[in-house]
Amino acid sequence: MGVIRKTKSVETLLAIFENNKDAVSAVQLIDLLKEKMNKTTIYRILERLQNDGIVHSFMDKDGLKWYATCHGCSAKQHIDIHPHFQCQNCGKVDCLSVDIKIPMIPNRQINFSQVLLIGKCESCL
Amino acid sequence: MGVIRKTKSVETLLAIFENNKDAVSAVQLIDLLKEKMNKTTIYRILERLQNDGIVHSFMDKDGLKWYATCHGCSAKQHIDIHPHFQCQNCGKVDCLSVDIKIPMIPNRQINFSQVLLIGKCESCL
DNA sequence: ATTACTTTTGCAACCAAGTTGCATTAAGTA
DNA sequence: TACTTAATGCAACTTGGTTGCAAAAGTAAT
Repeated sequence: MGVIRKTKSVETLLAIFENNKDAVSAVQLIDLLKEKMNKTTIYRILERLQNDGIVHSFMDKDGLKWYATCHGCSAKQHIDIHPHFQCQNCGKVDCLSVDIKIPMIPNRQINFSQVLLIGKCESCL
Repeated sequence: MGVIRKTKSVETLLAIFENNKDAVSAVQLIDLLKEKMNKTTIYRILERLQNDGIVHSFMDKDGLKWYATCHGCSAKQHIDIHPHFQCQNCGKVDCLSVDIKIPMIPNRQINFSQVLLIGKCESCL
């Protein structure tokens, strides 16, 4: 497990997550930062941030990867599990701070869950 | 909206879904049927079956597309919404017949949801 | 059956997201 | 300053899925 060095690229990405309550997709980041860093670098930094409990990732309705800031997570474990919402009109995704009850499933061990609610956001209604 | 013709390829796919309670991924189908039909054909038939309410599709934890038989759906609407379970060890996915309560979210219109529970299946425990 | 019409299929080429290998560069440390 | 190791850029690659188009196969009427 490599140590995370505070490189310019890492700072740049951290700044984006700090100023952003919504989730951000890898594709958006690659486009946003295409002048500043390579897409490989972006993917690799995101992976490190995730391993360190700083961000979490999830898949959207189209199978694209999104990232958002974690709250209360660490390298040891991700405890900040919550549903995400995606607007089927504009594609925007955000984290929802509601609690979803995951039922017990017989004969299976549930470790975590991905809940994606799909609909229309406020500005697309 | 084209009529679905009962071609050999369609029959083959329908037979697979009939004999299969679990979900099947597009990749699995392509591999399974690689001697019998083209992958383009598989994707197109799956799309038609979905439009007709015969199967439903969803994304797994890695962003791959999975399909499973619908119950009580039609071309008009998909009412068979339920969570799915994926084993993080063997990758198998199945449909769960439990009801998950989706909370009201202020200022948003929720149209449907994708719930994926991730853990270990019976044979991988 | 034959014809005419429309859907379906195969193929090849393509696209986009994400990954890998490797040489180079930049952090952290003594 | 020099050393060690992590981080980066680049190009090439992998993979899941899509598109355009000509050829083949369903379907229904004659």
